[in-house]
Amino acid sequence: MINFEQKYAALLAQADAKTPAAVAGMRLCFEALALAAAIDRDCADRLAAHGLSEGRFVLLFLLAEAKGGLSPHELAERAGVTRGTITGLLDGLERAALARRFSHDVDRRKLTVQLTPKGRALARKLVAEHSQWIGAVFSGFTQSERALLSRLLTKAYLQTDTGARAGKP
Amino acid sequence: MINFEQKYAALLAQADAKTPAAVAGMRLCFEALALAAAIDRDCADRLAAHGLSEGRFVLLFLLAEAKGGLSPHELAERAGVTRGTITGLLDGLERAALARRFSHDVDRRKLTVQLTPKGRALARKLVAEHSQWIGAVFSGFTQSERALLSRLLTKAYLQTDTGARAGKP
DNA sequence: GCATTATAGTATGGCGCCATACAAAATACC
DNA sequence: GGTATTTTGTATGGCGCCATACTATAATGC
Repeated sequence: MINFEQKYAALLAQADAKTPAAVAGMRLCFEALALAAAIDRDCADRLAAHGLSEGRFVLLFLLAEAKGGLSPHELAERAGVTRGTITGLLDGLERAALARRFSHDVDRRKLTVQLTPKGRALARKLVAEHSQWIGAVFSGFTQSERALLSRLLTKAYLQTDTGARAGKP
Repeated sequence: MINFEQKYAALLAQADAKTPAAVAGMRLCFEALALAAAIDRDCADRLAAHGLSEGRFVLLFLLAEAKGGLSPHELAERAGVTRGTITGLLDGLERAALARRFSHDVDRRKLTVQLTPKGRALARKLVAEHSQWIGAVFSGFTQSERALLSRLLTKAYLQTDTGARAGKP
């Protein structure tokens, strides 16, 4: 059903010859990756139409809900990304006149980042649009299908090293 | 069960207030993304232990199964990546002495890339290891769970723009 | 046969991410 | 009060990816 990228198809063919026991799991794995890649890509395409990347959208959204503004290091924490990455994303948002950095007058190391009116307007518009669309991918699912899929995804997630680590740190 | 990254949690909270109908779908979406991210990350970690990235591993693997060597543009096609990207990946593989470029003597535009003995040995080792491990993520699943998950993933995939496009181009 | 077009590989610059290292400023410690 | 440590933001350089533009070479058309 899902057309795998050639690299995955090739890896599967190879595995089929050498490790047939693993093939069923590999197929599932690639299907999950294909779904995530499709979601990411759709996401990026939609944001690109507004001149935004995913990283910048996350900042826009985080800033929109924090009324007093946020510092770069708070943004890094909430976006799950390093402070260094934030610097670059903020540069982009400032270039696009969606946000501005203000220097903090009590602690002179700190900055406060706030959206411009333009940024606020865009955030309002996009957050709703985006949530709507993300939710729509699973709109054709029944309640029990959703519960089932969630259970299976979680079960697989906990099998990964990353998932197991996150489970009990 | 799955601990969402903060950015996703924040987006969910916001949506919960404004677009409650979309929340169930969003949750599922983020769960799928979390699983894929965990798989990717595990993958990257394992390859990094051998000084490889995912992109380089794909080339290693493609070269290992094509005995006569491949040209950069064939590699690009099979890896699902542009020729420009291949140039960089090959530079890395050559630096690590895993592959070499040979000039084609009939068509002087062309190159032929081949693995070194070191590259061949590493490929042999890693392909098996990797397939094994990827398959293991779903090893705790019964046959019917696998079929069910596959069906649900495919159903969601076809709802995405990317998936729908790939379905019938 | 020579001009046009297509193909192959690369260079360049952008994005988002990371790790590392740094300067400035604030805080902690004695 | 003055040194040591921590915190903050940024710079730098690497990775993998893309799009675009360029050079060399081949193939095609007339």
